[in-house]
Amino acid sequence: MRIARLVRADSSAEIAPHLYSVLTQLEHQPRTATQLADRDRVSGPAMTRTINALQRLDYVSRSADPDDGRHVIVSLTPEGAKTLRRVKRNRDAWMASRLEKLSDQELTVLAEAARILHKIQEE
Amino acid sequence: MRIARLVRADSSAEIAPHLYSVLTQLEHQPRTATQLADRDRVSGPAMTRTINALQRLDYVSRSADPDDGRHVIVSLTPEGAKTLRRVKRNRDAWMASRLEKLSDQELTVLAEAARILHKIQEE
DNA sequence: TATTGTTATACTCTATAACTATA
DNA sequence: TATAGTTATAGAGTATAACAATA
Repeated sequence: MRIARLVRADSSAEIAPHLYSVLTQLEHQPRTATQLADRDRVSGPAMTRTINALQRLDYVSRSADPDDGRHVIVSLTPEGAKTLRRVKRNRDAWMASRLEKLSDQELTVLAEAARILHKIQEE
Repeated sequence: MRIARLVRADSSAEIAPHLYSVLTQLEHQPRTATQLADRDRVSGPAMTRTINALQRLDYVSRSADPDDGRHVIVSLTPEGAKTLRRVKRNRDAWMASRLEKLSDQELTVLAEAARILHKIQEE
């Protein structure tokens, strides 16, 4: 948890956590406002505000769903995708600069631990 | 980071993160308002509000510093100490219920990983 | 009628600036 | 003068309730 806090503090300088969270949700496909709200465990109005903020930054765009007029489809813009890649790169760089000081054996332990934690998390 | 998020979401039901953070700072000794603000990287006024909230809950108390009249010394009350122990126990319980399903070898890997991450964090 | 999304309203957190008291 | 803490004010996040549009 301490490591998570350090990485978050480091990358929060660029974009607020709740904005970043939505960008990562949109990385591979567009989603509706309700899908985004549910996955972030946030209310509908809160997600409306967050989407507004991201739209003002030109990181996401809204479009209509041809199959269901009630839906608002939120997609990443090229600018949003670029920002997402940059923030991810910063997080990776933080970790990479520390990992390069470790031995191969220590790296193996961390990789194995990540696998175990992944298993724990899925239960 | 996913694990940290899960544990935090779980225990945030009981007490807000910024309140919990101050309680943990006071676990072993009292601190001044500025010390608390600096360690949480938060402004003075924000910390004043947080201390007010904790005081209303009877989790901390303010007292004067005999050596320096400008200081306000913040200490954990018995009620605050009790709450801190309970929240910690909940966090531990969340993790313990998952760890007990792991093999001895997997537990050893996690312990070793914790040691490595601790080393990374101190740099 | 139920669902999706937005607007209205209120609460809580945050910060900076201004103030009081003490060193 | 500088430091510790509080109060004043404003900005940004959250939630619930009420509403419009669509299914």
